[in-house]
Amino acid sequence: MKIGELAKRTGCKVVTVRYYEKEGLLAEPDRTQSNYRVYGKEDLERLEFIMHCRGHGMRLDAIRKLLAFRDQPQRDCTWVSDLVGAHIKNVEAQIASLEHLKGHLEQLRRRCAGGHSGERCGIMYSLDHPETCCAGCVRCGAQTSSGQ
Amino acid sequence: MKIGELAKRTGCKVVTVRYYEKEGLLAEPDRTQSNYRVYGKEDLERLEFIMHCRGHGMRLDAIRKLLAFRDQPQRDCTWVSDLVGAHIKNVEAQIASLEHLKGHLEQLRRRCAGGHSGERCGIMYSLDHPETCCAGCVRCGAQTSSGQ
DNA sequence: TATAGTCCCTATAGTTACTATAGAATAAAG
DNA sequence: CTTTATTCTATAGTAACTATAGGGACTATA
Repeated sequence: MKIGELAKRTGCKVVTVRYYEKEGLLAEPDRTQSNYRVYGKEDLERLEFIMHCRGHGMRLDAIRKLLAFRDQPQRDCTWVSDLVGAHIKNVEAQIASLEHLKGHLEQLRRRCAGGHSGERCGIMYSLDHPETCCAGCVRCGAQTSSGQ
Repeated sequence: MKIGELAKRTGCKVVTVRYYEKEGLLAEPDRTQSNYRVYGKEDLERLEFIMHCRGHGMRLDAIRKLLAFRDQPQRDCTWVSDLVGAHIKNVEAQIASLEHLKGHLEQLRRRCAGGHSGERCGIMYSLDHPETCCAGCVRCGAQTSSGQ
């Protein structure tokens, strides 16, 4: 199959397939006479594996390691479990950070629903005076920043 | 004050201050004879405003607009409230996505605690066979990807 | 057979919000 | 006076793509 079909079947974009090839996640495939990439079942499954990992929010360098392990699976798999565990911790930290952030944002929104000039906008006032907002927050003392 | 003190007082890095200047969030300050940047109270407050917004996970282009509004606050502030509201929605979506992801990752981790070869690793098997994992998930049918 | 539309190719630059590096000048401390 | 810290500019790197430019190849229709 050609790159367009591979892409459609995996839900990956064509440009992304080529990007993964450049990054060494996919091998360089055979080409037709007219220099078109040609893929087989193996490639399809490998890309599905990659997409599945990406769907789990894994980074390309982690996926690279998993692919290497997939190619040489006789080794001990303990690190795989560790990798997933570390990733879960990471995700949990992100969630906690975003929850915290959400609390602040809701507090902020409550300060003004719009409808008047900037001088009287409670949101603008609050943004301009962190002490009325974040300074009173224990968590913010240590680390305010988060998501995005 | 010079850039180092400004940075220390706001919790911003020196390089980031210069970056914000290049991005037009901070005005180009006066310079000493030896070409060092010199900042005043206004600059400090402006950078605090920026840091506070960043602490709320806002993007620089949103902060740019807020700063423009801060400089011309006679306009109607309704869009400020809208911006915060949209941002909250955004954060909520991120949280939902990460929660979902976390569920999958925990399911995945349960499939193997390590200690054997890759051929028998339940995690590797699951990653290789999305139908044993994500295909059965309603949410994943529409959109698996998320976080990071 | 001409042409219009779709697919494919390469190479390069842009995205976000910084971070890191190199090389040089100035200032502060001992 | 020397060492160390701070500042300066300019450029490149980060993650994972996305967009653009400019061109070749295949298919269907007129």
